[in-house]
Amino acid sequence: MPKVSQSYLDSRRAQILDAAIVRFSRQGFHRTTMQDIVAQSRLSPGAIYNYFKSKEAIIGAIADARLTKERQLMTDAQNETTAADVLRRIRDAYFGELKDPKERLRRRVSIQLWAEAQRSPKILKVVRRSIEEPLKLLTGILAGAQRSGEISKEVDAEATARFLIAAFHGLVLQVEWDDNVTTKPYFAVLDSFLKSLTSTTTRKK
Amino acid sequence: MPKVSQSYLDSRRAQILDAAIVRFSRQGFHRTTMQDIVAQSRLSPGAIYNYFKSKEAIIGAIADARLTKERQLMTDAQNETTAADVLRRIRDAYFGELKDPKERLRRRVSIQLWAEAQRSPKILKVVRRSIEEPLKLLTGILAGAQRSGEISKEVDAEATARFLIAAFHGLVLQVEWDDNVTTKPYFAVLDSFLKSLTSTTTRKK
Amino acid sequence: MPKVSQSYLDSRRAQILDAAIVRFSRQGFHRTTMQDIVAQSRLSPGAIYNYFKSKEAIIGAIADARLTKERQLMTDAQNETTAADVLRRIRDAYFGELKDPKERLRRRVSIQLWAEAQRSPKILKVVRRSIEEPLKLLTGILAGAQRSGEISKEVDAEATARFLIAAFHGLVLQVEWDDNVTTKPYFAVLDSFLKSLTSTTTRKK
Amino acid sequence: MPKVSQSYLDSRRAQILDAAIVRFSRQGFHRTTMQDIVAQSRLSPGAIYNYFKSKEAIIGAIADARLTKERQLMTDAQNETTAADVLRRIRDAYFGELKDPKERLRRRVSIQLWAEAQRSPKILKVVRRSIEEPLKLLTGILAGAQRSGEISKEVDAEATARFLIAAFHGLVLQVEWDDNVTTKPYFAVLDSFLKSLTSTTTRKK
DNA sequence: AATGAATGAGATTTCATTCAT
DNA sequence: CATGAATGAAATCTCATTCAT
Repeated sequence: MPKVSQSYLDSRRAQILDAAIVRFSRQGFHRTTMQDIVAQSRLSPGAIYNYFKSKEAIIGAIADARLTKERQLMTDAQNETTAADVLRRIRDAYFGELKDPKERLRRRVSIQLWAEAQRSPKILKVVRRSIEEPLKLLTGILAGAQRSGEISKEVDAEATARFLIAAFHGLVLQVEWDDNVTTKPYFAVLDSFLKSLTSTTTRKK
Repeated sequence: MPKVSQSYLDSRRAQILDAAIVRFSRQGFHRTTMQDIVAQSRLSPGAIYNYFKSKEAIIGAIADARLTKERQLMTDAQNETTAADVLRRIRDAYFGELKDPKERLRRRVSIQLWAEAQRSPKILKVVRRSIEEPLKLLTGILAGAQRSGEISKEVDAEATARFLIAAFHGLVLQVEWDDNVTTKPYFAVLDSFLKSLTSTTTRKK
Repeated sequence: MPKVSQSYLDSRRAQILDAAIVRFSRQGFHRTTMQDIVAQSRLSPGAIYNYFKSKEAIIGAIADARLTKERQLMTDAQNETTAADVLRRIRDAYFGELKDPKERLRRRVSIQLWAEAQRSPKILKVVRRSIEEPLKLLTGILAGAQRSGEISKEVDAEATARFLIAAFHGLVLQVEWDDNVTTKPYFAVLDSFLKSLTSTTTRKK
Repeated sequence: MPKVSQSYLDSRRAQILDAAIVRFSRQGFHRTTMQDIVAQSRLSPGAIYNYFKSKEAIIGAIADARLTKERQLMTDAQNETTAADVLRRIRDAYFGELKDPKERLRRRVSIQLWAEAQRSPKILKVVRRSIEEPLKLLTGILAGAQRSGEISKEVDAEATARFLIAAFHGLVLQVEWDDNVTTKPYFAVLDSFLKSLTSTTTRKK
């Protein structure tokens, strides 16, 4: 095949990444062989290596794609007006997708990435960004809400943001481990936590 | 065939597990070769296979040890009298250790286990228990506190317990990714969340 | 299907061979990939396969070109009148070029060909000819010189011819391995060897 | 198999190198696969990699062994008293072996090494030494012979040594390419060349 | 004639595990 | 019980070559 369009190349690339996500989510990075990805993508080994220089690079590309997607999510959320709306929007964006099958696959791969970050500086960097950027955004939102009086000035904005993100990451694990876990009740707890941040409730004295 | 004491056997076993944890935490399960464990433990391949029938079995034993340890922690915590004390005790047990170097290694391995659970039913079982048991305990404590009036009846005990555990798991990740993350502020947020559960504050109306 | 001039085709062919020589001399035949030749020649894989049916064929064509060139050299030398002049002419033709950068590349490729001859009958044939033809020529010259009394009758013309060629091939290696090797002193030794062939000096008794 | 003797290890190592030489001499370095060496040595891939960390390392070890052997040859030759005897001894050592089948294999591999030196600095270093050391020795012998009056003071000792080595390397090629080439006549030419170096014959005036 | 993405056999190397000593 | 050399299946990646455009 001669010179082809960029969109053709892009779709091939996506084809490989999709295949890799399917297998990675099932078998993990290291139990997934390149042959598995070859079979899943219905391409040849050589074709795959035209797009990614190594298996590691495929993992890296998946990590990058996650980060890009989450960034978009964050950017979208910022269009909301009140802090409460922004928070709700982010919450829905993340939580809402937890049941989407394709998203489930990606979440599974994310957990793999958390593990992989321990031995790959490249992945660690991406994983770090994927927390630092939302953290900064959330902290900013909370700080803004404090300035506008929506939530108590006594709240530690950054620690609270960390807490929210942690609660989300932890939920990802629970959903992963137990199909019966539903988000609704969890959701309510989160809401009441957020409500507790309002000016009167959290005042220390 | 020499006959040696049980304590000798136990110490050899521990020696292997310690070596494995060191390497697993550094390189991950799959990048750690049996030779790495051999070198780290200063034993021979044959010796290791006398104690564990496979690499998988070593990983399993580490997972089991984690579970056992956390069970002990839970049991200990239950000796406290008030729900608040129990919660504080659990919180301290978990959080307090996050800075201990040896515990850090184990936490890193735990993250690996989360990933590994995706492809190993055996590990999945252990990982599930490691959440179900604390979940049951915490739920029980919260429910008890509701009965005694310590916290609001409107609180969903199980969802709240899940939330607490999720927040902890998420913190493990954050500490892992960023050395500068300290537990104290996080700790305060958790405290205020717990406080918000008391009868007056969370009452819906 | 476009029809182009023969000179266009020839120049493309030469472009490929030049590119191949550059890479082969640097990386050896087997470490040079067709992609390397593609990159060096600024053509495409398909284009190259229009001119040569395989990588092996490119190597073969290079070997052929060497042989053709050396034949020309030999033919040219034969125009000289005395045996001494013919020898001097051959000597200069070979030695003189040892410092020419492009010729250096070709010499390097020649050494590769010596190795390649061991496993390729095709190359072996070319390499053999590249020694048999000069050998025959030199032997003839020496025999002629014996008949004309220029050199001693006791000299074994063929063995001496072999010796001269061997000394040349060996010098190619030395120049290749050590940039500081100069031809002048070597040259003098060769001269005195040739002089020793004259009637009086080599007479056995 | 547990701890074994050093001689056992040495013989395994030799077994691998012997197998490699057989295949390398037949197929060349790059057409010889590790599987070929595995089959020839009747060992397993893993076993071979216990002794050599890569195919490259096997090639390197063969080069090293050649160098060591030639050093020994040189050292042995130096025990002779007169320069003529030393030269004769070296000549016989090298030439005499050209017909030995095992030595033939090694010579073939040497030619491969000449080619390989072009892309492997490691091999280049060994190949360089394999010429520098004999060169130094021969130059010394010739210089000594000049001091003792055995050969003419006008001779350029180093250039002559180079010439002798070149003539030998070139002969290796010729023997390789043509089974009918015998050393005896070549030998005689060499002798007469050496004789021509004696005081009277080469004196310029 | 040229392009260059795709092919897929095959190469090197790894590594969990075994078992003779 | 310990040793450590050996095993060999399997993994990643390469690269000469093809062929649709």
